Amino acid sequence: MSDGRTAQVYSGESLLFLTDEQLRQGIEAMFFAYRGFTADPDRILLDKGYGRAHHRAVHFINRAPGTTVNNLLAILGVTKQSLNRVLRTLIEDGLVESRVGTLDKRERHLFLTEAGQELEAQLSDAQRARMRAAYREAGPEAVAGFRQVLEAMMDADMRRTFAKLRDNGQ
Amino acid sequence: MSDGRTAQVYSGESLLFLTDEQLRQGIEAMFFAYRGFTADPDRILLDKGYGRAHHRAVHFINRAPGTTVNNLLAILGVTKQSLNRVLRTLIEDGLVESRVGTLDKRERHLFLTEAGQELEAQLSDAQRARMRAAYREAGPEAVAGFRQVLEAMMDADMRRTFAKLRDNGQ
DNA sequence: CAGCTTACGTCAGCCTTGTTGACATTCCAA
DNA sequence: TTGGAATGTCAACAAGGCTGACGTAAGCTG
Repeated sequence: MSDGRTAQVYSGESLLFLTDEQLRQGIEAMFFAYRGFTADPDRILLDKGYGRAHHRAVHFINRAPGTTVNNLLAILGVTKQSLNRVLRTLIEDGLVESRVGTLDKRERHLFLTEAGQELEAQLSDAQRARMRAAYREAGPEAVAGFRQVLEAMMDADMRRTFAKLRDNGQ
Repeated sequence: MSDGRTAQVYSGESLLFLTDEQLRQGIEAMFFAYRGFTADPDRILLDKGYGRAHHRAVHFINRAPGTTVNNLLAILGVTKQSLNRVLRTLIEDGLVESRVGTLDKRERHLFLTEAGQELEAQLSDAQRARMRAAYREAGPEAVAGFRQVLEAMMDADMRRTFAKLRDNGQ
């Protein structure tokens, strides 16, 4: 595959020639953009003694309040031991509340406390601010394309998870 | 900022209303897409006993053969100790060659050996295949937008680095 | 009811990859 | 010749992944 330097792709009305060089630029763009994407929350987390793993947990608990540990596990794609370590500190620090399920008492339902919601808002605001600036700079058509390519880059099961969260939110 | 649920943004010809919900969907799309983005190389690296850090080093050495350690440091944004550990194993394993500089003998210039180029090609092929599929699915206009938003998401210094690599390549 | 499965937590240990700090070497340049 | 820059290396540590094993409580099923 690395022998063929270009791939011809028909899409919509126009022919798209994708050279390895163009694809590599896309790859590098993802790499650098992801750094920017995480930079602002990372700074905030650092002086609170948390890491990216805490951010992810807080984000998705906020996104789907009352979610179970198992569900969160599936979304984050890590082991329960990994998640538990993070979750334990968040609960100890009073940012997350874990309630035993009423229907199924084996399950723990996770909620952000007020303090947890505050942290989430702080992280979220920073990340959204960068996102908003990027969206503004690139323009509405670019944003639509951005979303399309990202979704097409996901594995099938991630796409389902993403869609579920999206439809859940609105 | 988290009180205001929408931000009005004028861009080009049309008004773009960016709700927090829309921005959050973009954030989650980045999260899930990045997982997909790294999944294929990660699998290949795993059974060779390497990690993502090795991939990054190999990628950028291939991209700019003869680059110095300091230059690579700037691109990757890690400490020299971190990079050195990775570089050492790659050199020991005969994937990377480190040549003392002729002009400035303090500098080490890094090159991929044949074996290094083979690994790079393998990783690159996998990552490009996913990229190509995503580009094809989303279409050419989407790709342009994708690239624009990603670039707008980078920090200023990353944008310079990215542009330099891009212009270097072509 | 007995027994299997599920959900969750936890302990122990390992790996990668990031960090800081300290120090040696080499070598260019003022 | 001396200071500073580029590089490498040692040590120690932390976050956050992982596996494996085990325990408990609860639900399900024959």
